[in-house]
Amino acid sequence: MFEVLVAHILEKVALTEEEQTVLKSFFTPKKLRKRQYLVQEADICKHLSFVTKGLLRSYHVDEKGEEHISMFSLEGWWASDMYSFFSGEKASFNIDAIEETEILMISLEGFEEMTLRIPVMDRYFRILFQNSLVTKERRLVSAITHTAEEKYIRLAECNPTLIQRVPQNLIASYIGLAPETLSRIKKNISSRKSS
Amino acid sequence: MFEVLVAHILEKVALTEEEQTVLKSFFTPKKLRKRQYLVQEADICKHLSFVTKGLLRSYHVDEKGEEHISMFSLEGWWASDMYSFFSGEKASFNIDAIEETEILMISLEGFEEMTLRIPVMDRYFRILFQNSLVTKERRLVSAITHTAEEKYIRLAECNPTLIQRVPQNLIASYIGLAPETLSRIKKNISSRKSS
DNA sequence: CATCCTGATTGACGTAGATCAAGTTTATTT
DNA sequence: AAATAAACTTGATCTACGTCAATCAGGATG
Repeated sequence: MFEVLVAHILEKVALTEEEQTVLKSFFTPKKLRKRQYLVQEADICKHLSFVTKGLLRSYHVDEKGEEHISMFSLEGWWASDMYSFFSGEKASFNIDAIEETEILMISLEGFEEMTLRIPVMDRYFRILFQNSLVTKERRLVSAITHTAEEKYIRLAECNPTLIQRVPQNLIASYIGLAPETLSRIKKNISSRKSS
Repeated sequence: MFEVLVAHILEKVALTEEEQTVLKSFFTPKKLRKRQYLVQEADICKHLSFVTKGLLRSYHVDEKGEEHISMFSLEGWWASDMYSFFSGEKASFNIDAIEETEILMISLEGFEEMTLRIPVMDRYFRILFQNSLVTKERRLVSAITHTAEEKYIRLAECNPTLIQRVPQNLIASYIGLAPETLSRIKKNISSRKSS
């Protein structure tokens, strides 16, 4: 489990053997079965979690009770309601497992102590957040400028794994479409291909 | 100029007097007049810029030639095509000045040297990016879940300064609406108020 | 003072995608 | 293997918002 985490961090910054050991000490492993919640809206999100295996979804429920998925976290990604985690306020997202999932969790106190004891971790997270920001920016542009079909095609190109592993209705929710619409879009695409 | 920058950083991390001096040495000031470009699509975005005065917009032009504003940068905010800046690839955003604007610019080499010489700057940017990520996440949720009217109302509540300083058609572009639609929405809102 | 130019408003009309509803297929659970 | 639930498809209809086009108001600019 821990190797996945360490390997992921080593891609961005260097850590001594000792730092690696210290780092690991801040994390606790946890297993989630399918459909199990990691964070529930209105709880406080006490942990930042690194996915070593499986797949999580973060989603928000609007006033009408509709779910809107804001992100998927595959192996090698982090998951958390960042606002809740860093501020200590109530979470506005739910996070649950789409597949059987294994994670490594760190608490806020742990996080803070970790960045003090291993300062390059600030750099690691600076780079991580910086990259996420670029990705999120792209999604925002896509959400506003592209048609439903374009959004789906882009996602399928950039993230083929997701399309394979995630049920179609969740993909629809992720790109902001009604499931029926996505179904029709896929039909169109494939009928166009075969002609 | 520099005081605005230093003050802004000191809100998040501590800097010694010496570090402050070193920090300043990495930045060069620049003035932009109204409508002047800071970054043009297809150029490489060579700088990360901190706005000390004025107002910038970052926008993306789609295949049909439509502009989509992705962010405004007021005093105290940063502006850049982050992807282009950090990767050295061509920019996909344009950035220009809505008002007369003064900025402080740092190059990528400067940025890298700065984080090595003043390691807490990694922490500063970690926190900055972390907060931006939360904000961007919120916008994404809003873009997908809210109606046109809700989007406008939220923006007006969270960011009244923007509404005052930015022409309405640019606000429309920012929330992903046709200018006509925003005009009608405002009319509805005010007619409802007066009834 | 006249003329641009940029931005805002209003109306008529079109369309992408949502919603509702029914039926079918595919997974889980027992 | 039966039972139940979740996921996907298809059709009919509705609506929020976009598009096009004309008009209007207020600053700049000559």
